[in-house]
Amino acid sequence: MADHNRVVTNSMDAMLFLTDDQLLQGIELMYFAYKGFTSDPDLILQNYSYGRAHHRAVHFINRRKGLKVNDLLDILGITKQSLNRVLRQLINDGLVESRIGRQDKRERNLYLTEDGKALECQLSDAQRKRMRAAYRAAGSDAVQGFRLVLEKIMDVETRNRITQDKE
Amino acid sequence: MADHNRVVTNSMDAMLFLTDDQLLQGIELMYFAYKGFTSDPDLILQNYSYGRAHHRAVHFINRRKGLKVNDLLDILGITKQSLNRVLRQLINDGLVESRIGRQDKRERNLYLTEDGKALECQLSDAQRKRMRAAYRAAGSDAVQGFRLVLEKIMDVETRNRITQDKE
DNA sequence: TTATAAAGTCAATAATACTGACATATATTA
DNA sequence: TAATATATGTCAGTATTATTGACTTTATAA
Repeated sequence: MADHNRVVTNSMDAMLFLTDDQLLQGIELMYFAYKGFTSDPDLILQNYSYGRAHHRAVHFINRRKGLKVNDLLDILGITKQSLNRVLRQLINDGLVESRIGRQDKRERNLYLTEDGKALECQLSDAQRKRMRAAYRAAGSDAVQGFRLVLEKIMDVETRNRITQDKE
Repeated sequence: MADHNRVVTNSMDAMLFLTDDQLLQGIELMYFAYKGFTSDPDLILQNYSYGRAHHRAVHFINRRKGLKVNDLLDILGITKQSLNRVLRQLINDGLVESRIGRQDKRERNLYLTEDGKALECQLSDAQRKRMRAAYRAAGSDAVQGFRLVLEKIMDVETRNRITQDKE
């Protein structure tokens, strides 16, 4: 049974033309695409003396309104101290609001202010514009494949957390 | 004419279900997938006190054997001073060899040494393993779409440089 | 009441990038 | 040949993002 599976797997390799060289091409594609993917927001962030870390915080606070600090730490996979610097700036600059939890008063729920929403819009407009153009140029079948492969590249724990959140 | 194009564009949006929310989902997918994509090599690099910058240099020196320092700078899109720190380490540690150009003696052609090849193998084995598993799980149609969308996400100049290199 | 948990802070350090200034060797051009 | 341009390398200073470790405050739970 195990042997039979292995044979099937190997023949799938042949079907997919998974040569090492083609895998390396895919790896380079990921590298260059990610570079383009971040380039538009990066330019905008410079005007505010913010970096990519601020963008990520703003993005996820917008997407999961009222999320707790610990939730954000889990999503970003960084330390409390790293996030604190960024979050403190965003709160001091009036882009993020930190509200005391209603049930558990130790917790802080994070929200974007109007100014925060404005920055988020500006950043995600730029990024969505690129994605929309790419999707259009590639077509809907390609987009489906794109999303499927990206999901499989993620860590399983990450995938479970993300897909679970959507339900 | 301009108005007509706009109408066509909007109907394509509808066909592809390009709501802002779905575009944001794609953006998050890119973020989480890239994080997984880099995680395996990152773990290995820690054992050598190297970082992602070393990986990138080793990767491209392996893929474009004998490339010039300026070529590598163009590919990575960083400054000479940034690359120098990394390259100097790799050369001092005996992983990269810098040979004087045969035609133009100002140029340096970069090659991996045996030790450099060994590290490159270790790093790319880990990364290929993840990509291979993702490709298998998603299927060959999905892989085609994945590659197509990634190409469209890249900067046009980058795409031209990459595809031109393959011919 | 004691222990645990969530959040926030200070200090020191590391990796990766930047700008600016400058040096050396080699090619090219006037 | 002399002046200029190019490819590479280096030094110094700075910024962003991350780390580890130690500690505080406040609030919940045992």
